[in-house]
Amino acid sequence: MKYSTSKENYIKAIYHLEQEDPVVSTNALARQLATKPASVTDMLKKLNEQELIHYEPYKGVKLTDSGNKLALQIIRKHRLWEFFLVEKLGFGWEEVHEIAEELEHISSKKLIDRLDEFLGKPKTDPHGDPIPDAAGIVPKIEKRCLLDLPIGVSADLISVSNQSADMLDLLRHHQIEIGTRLKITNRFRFDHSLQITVQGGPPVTISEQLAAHLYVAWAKDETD
Amino acid sequence: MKYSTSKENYIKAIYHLEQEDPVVSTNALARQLATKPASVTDMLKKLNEQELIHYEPYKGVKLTDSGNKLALQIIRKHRLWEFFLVEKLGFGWEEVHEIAEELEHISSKKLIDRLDEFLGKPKTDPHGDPIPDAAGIVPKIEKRCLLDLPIGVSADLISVSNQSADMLDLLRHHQIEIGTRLKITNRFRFDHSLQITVQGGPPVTISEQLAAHLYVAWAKDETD
DNA sequence: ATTTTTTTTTAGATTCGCCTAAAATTTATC
DNA sequence: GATAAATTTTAGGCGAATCTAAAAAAAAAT
Ligand SMILES: [Mn+2]
Ligand SMILES: [Mn+2]
Ligand SMILES: [Mn+2]
Ligand SMILES: [Mn+2]
Repeated sequence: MKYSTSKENYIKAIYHLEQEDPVVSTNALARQLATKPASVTDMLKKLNEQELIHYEPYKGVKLTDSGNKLALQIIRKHRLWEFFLVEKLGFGWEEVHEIAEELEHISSKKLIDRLDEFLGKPKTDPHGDPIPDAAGIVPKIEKRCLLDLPIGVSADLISVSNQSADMLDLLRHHQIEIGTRLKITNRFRFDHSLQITVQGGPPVTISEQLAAHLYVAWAKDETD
Repeated sequence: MKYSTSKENYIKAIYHLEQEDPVVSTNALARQLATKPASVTDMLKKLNEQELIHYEPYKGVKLTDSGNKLALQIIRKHRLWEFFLVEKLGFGWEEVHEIAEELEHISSKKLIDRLDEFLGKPKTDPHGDPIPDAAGIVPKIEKRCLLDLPIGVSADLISVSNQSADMLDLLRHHQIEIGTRLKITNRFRFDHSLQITVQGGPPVTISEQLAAHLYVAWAKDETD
């Protein structure tokens, strides 16, 4: 059960795309992996051979159970390494994705379980995404998009669904990070922008695009 | 300046073989890398193109300055990761080589410098081998083979030149590890075996083969 | 100085992951 | 329902890294 870096990247990409749409298209994969559709088709045939995916020409692709298991192992490694890089080595959360993209392919199972232990078995990575455990179980994290937060209700930032340097730069400008308490004080119909308070500070305005990538947790009956 | 894992493994192997013999043969490389001489010749041509080595057909191979620099960077990564695995994750020193063989190819320079910092800038890896610094300077470690230690002189084990599980198993059986104090109490002409004391304990006998792989440090004038 | 042996290189193939260009199929539009 | 557009697959090829078998060169032995 040892797969190439390339195959592992395909499996992980299919896993992520399945979250949006349960059947993944060749083009979507090509876009995600920055490769060409023809190359994707080639690879899908091989992954199908190895029973990591269900694939029929023109019909799109789905992970098999073993494909899913593999995807979760890779994601576990990715997120644990990201946590290590931020918590132990002091990297910024926008720098770690690229490095973890390499580290996630280190094969030793023992390594990753020891690392997990060393890090104190964290539940989420620096971007707030859940870390699957050794058995591949993903901790369920209750979160809703900031866009859906009612006015006047306080909530904590749990995760961000975009990790580009530009996006994280903007967050840093607003002094928002994972764990920061947010409250919507006003909504503007025209552009759907939001006025919010950050950590109880003065109100600031953020765009709908930004808010769409912020996920928060709040108790439903909690008023403040 | 980004090279494939395979090329990096060749460069590192050439570096190590150069320590024995300044001009490295195709066969020696094939043996070291567990590959075929024909494959080595192919690769030597490419490394020569990229000016990592000096290579002329039938004349053997040597690293260029940039090849040497690259080798030291890879060795630095390898040994820092080994240190991390033993000191932070609690691996045994016989388990780490294989994992480090993968980790040494992770490309981020910033990662390795942060790791170095995090580990407290160690001077040697778990096998006692020196760790090159960020500039590629290898700390000089004074050591001599245990075979050359005079009878009755105490010395500390500094490094081992063989890291096979079998060898480390034997060392563990004798309760010898890096830092252990050894003293030769007798030499036997017949098979060149040695009688030694370990950490001042009762005398035990070790073979010439084992002793040849043990390197110790002792002050020349130190009698005990 | 030949001959034999060993080492090294060349020739030709294979697998992997990728590409472009063209063909096939599906989906959308009139 | 025919036609146009988009998606997907096939065909053919390429570079990297490997291999086996054969040829060439160097080293060792007689
Ligand atoms: Mn990756
Ligand atoms: Mn992440
Ligand atoms: Mn390696
Ligand atoms: Mn080592």
